[in-house]
Amino acid sequence: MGSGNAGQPAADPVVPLAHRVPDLGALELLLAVARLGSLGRAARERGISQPAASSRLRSMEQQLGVALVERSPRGSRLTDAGALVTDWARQVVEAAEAFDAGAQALRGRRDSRLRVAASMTIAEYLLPGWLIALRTQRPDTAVSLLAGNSAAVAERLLAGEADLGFVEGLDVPAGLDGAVIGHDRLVVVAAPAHPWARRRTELTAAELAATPLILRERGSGTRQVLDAALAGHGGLAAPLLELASTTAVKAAAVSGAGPSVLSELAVGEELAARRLVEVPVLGTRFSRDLRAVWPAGQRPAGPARQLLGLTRALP
Amino acid sequence: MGSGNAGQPAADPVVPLAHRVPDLGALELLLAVARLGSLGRAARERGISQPAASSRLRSMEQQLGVALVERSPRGSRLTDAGALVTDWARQVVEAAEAFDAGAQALRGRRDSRLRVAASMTIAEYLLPGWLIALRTQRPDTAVSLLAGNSAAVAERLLAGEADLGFVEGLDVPAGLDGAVIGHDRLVVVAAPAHPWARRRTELTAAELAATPLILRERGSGTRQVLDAALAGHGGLAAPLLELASTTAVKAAAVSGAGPSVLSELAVGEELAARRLVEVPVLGTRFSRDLRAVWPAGQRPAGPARQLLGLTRALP
DNA sequence: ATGAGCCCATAAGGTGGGGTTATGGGTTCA
DNA sequence: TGAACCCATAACCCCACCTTATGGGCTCAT
Repeated sequence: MGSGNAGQPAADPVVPLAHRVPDLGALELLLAVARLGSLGRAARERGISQPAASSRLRSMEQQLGVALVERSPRGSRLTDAGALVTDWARQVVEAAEAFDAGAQALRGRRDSRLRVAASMTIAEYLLPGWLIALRTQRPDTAVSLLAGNSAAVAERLLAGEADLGFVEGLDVPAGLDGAVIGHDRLVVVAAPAHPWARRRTELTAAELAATPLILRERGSGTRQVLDAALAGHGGLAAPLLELASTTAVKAAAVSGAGPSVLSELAVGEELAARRLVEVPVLGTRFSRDLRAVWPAGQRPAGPARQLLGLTRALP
Repeated sequence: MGSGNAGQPAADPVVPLAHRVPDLGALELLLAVARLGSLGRAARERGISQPAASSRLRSMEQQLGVALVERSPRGSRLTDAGALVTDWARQVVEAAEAFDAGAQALRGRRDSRLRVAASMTIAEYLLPGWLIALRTQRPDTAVSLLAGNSAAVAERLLAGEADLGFVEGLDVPAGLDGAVIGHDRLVVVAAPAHPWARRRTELTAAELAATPLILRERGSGTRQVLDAALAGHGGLAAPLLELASTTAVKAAAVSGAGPSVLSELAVGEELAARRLVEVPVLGTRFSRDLRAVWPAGQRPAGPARQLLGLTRALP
C-alpha cells in the first residue's frame, strides 16, 4: 500500500516540512539578530562564529526566497518581511521551548526538587507553559513529571511519590485536598466538510449519543465525562474509531473520518484555523473543573506552592 | 549533564535549544510512527529507509532520555511518555506548518491565484492558520501575501494589485467595502514581578497615559488605537522603549523592562503561561474590529471568496 | 511445519551542511 | 588616522544522517 491509495488526504508532502522550514538553530539565530541588531552580536550570544551566523542567515533567506535583514556596515535591521518571519519563527521556538520543558520534566528523576503528577490533558496542554514560567522564576528547580489518570495521580500523592497533582475529573479523589484552577469544556467537533458543520440547529444530546464518534480509548478522562453526560440519553454509541492518543483522534477528525468530542484545550488551534468546526449541542454543557490536588492537610509549600501560584491565570 | 551552572537567568542557554529538541524531521517521523504504528511504514511515508527511521528514533529517545515507542516484532506502539511527547511534538510541527504557509505566501509572486494584503497583526497571528486551512481545501491555490498598514492595504486593493485585504483599523478605508470577521482587544500587560501585576484596583486611563510604556514604533496599528483612546486622558507619555517588532516588545515586557500594551492575539500564549499578566483598565475598552475588505462593489469571488469563508470562525 | 511477509536491529560506507580560522573591505568616531 | 565596530569570502574539517546489505523474531496461510 505504498502509493496510489485513495483515502489518504493531504498527508505525505513531496518535499518534507523539515526541508522547507529552517531548523531551530537558524530560527533562534534570527530571533537573536532581531533582538540585538547585529549578526556578530547574535553569533556571540549563540556561541558560534560570526561567519557561521552570516552564512546561516543567508542560506535561510535563500531557502525562504525572501530577504530577512538589511545588512549595513553598522548593523542589521529586519526588513518588513523579516519582522513577519521573525514572529512566525518565535511561535515555533516557543513551541519547542514547551517541548523541551516537558521532556526535561518527563526524564526528571525521583530526586527532583518538585515532583508533579498530572492528568493527560493538563500535562499536554498546560503544564509545559507553567514549567517555562517556573523556570524563569526558579531556574534551578528540577521538576519531574508523571502523567496518568486521576486514580494514578491520587495514588502517587498518597504514596508520597509526588508533591503536587493536577486532575481534570469531576470530583476530588478521596484523601486529597484541592483547589479549582480553571475549567475545561468538551466540544463536539467535525471537519468543515462534515454535514454537522453546516447544521443550523443545535445537536441534541440524544443525537450525539446515538452517533458513532472518533474517541480516545476507554479510560481517558475525556471519555469518562462524555459517558457520564450522555448516560441519561441512551448511552454512548459504539465508537467509530478508538485511537490511542489525542493527536491521533484530532488527525482523524481533521481528515474527515467523522465527528469527535475533545477538550477545548486540544482543539483551540484547529478551531481557529477552521480545520475543525465546533458543533453546538443543545442544553448539555460538557464542562469540567481543572484542579490542583495534594494530600489532605498538607498544604503545598516551597516549589509546589510556587507552581500552584502560576496556575491561577487559566483560560 | 546540565548540572553545575548557578545563576544563569534563563537568557542564553548554555546548551542551545536546538540541541535539546529533536529537529523537525525527527518530530515528523515520530508523528508518522504514532499514526501508522510501525517504523517501516513511517519511514516509507517520510521517504527514508527503515534503518534510518529506526536510528533516528533511537537517537531521539536517547537525547530525551525517555523511551517513546515499544517495539515489537509486529509493530511499534507509543509508550505513555511517548504519547505525551508526540502531542508536544505536534505543537511544534503545527507552528512550523504555519511558518511554512506564511513564508510561502510571502515569497509568492504577482501571478499568484490569490493576492492578499493584510495588516501586521492579522498577517502574524491569523493568516497562516487560514492559509493552512485553504491549502487543505484547494491545494493548488498559490497565495501571495503583502503585509502593511491599513493605508497600504487599501492602496493595493484599489490599484488592483491585491484581491482581498484584511485590516484591523477602526473604520473601513474609503473606496472599500468590508465585513467584520472578528475582534481584537488591546490588553495592558506587565511581567508578573511588576507592581502593576499585583494591583488590586483597576488602572485608570489617566494613569496608563501617564506611564512610559514599551511600544512598537509610531505608525503601528496598535499604537494608533492606543493614541486615540488616551487622547482624552492627557495623551500618551513618551515611550519607555520603542521597538521594531511585536516580538521585541513582548520579549522586553516579559523580561520585566516595563509594562506594555499589545494585541490579545499577540500575548495569548504569554498570558496563559503567566509570563505576562493582564492589568485591568477601568472603563476604557481598547477594542477594535478585524475586517476583510475589498474594492467597493466587487464582491470577492473564486479563491478570495473561499478564504473569506474560512475567516468567519474567529476567536 | 515451512516459506512468505511483515516487523525491527546491526554493520559498513558515502556525502553535505554547518562549523571553524584567516583575512579583507566598509563605516564611524575619538 | 587608527581603533572598533560592522559584514563577506575562502579554504578546510567533521559528524550527523543518509544509504545498502544483511539477519533474526513473530505470525499466518498453505
